[in-house]
Amino acid sequence: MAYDRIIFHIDVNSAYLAWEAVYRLQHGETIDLRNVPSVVGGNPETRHGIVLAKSIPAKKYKILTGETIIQAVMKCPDLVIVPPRYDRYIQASAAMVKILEQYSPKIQRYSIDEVFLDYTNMECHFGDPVTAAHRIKDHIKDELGFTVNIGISTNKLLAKMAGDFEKPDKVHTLFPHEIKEKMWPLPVEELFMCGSKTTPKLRKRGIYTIGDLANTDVSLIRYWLKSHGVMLWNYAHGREYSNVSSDGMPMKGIGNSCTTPTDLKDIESMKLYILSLSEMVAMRLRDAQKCANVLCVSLRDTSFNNYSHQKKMEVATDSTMVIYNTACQLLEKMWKGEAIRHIGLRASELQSNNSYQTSIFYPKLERERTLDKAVDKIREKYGSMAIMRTSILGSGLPPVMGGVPSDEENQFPMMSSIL
DNA sequence: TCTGGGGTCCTAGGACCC
DNA sequence: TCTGGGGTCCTAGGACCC
Repeated sequence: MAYDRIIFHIDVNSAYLAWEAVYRLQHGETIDLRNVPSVVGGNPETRHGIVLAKSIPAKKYKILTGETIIQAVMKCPDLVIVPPRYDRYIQASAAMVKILEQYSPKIQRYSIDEVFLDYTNMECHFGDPVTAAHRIKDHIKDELGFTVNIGISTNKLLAKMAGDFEKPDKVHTLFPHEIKEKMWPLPVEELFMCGSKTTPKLRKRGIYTIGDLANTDVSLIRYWLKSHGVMLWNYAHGREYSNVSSDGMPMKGIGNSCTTPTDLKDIESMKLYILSLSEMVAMRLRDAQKCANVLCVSLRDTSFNNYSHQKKMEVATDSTMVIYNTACQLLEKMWKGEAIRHIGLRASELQSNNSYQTSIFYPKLERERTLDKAVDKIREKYGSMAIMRTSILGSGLPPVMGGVPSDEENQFPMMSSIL
């Protein structure tokens, strides 16, 4: 059958766990984490204790991604727990992308462990789609040591749904003529974008499978679930038309957040976290050559209520101190006195920083800008701990908080076969 | 019992203007 | 004095993804 587009979805099986296993095998470890009950997860003592990825043997104990380490250990007392090392996963992901680029010029990174590849008009090079997918899958396995699932169809939605069929190390198709047979019998919550809030709303109305959804009058769905429902209904019919876009989505916002090891009960300790987060967010903005117009502070209290306050600033900024001061104002306005377990800072409505015209009117800002640049250079050269504000010094907090791997995490040599 | 971090997009209400 | 809509911007919160 001839289709106008052929799309692959490549998905690493148990990504963090597989990458951790491969790294450890290459560095002299004898047991393969993938062959024992194991998880990649955080430390419960610092309240980061959730399962991020699990091995197939761990899955047999009914351990779930996202549940707490404590729950997981109760299900399997011999569970092996390893902490996440994001710097390694970024390298492994990049190595996989490099291989995929040999099979098509049109690829799109969807996440650290998922990639879309447009195989349209590539049959003359690598054969029919199923043959090519097997070749790609085995290429990755032979060269990098981990397995992937590849889903094949005519659009990204169906390719992604196909990739979620039987795992690991499998190739599946979900072409339009296969929707009724392969997709409609699945529970509706397995449809992409049908999450934990929408599923009970559909079930309440007698919609249990993707087929049930597809065969419900779309005007009813629209009435119940608005535009999100209409999108889901279209997905249930396999309709989705976005392109595999190599240049990706433009960055819309930059944010960092932190669950604190102990509850924060006073505004001064919250401001210390805000300072550390401001350093990170502002540094990332400057690195991306962006300025932000909107700043948003978010809090989570000990009952897991989340709330946020945001502010559109008069002038777009990438200055650490402007961001810090604005965030403090937001914090003071919103905090109602309850204990806080999580605090976040996000910058959005980004614009290019190349028209930075405020210096004439704000000479102080220009000095801040020079200082920010100097600090960035020192941190780039000597690491994030090399320079810190006196208020952070002695607080026990890292001077820059968020997704950057710490120097300690970077002390290991690189994965040779992956570079 | 304990519950991460980084994102995108949508909705709804209020303010303000014409 | 009392009454419209429509459009845009801003803010808060929620839903979903990996």
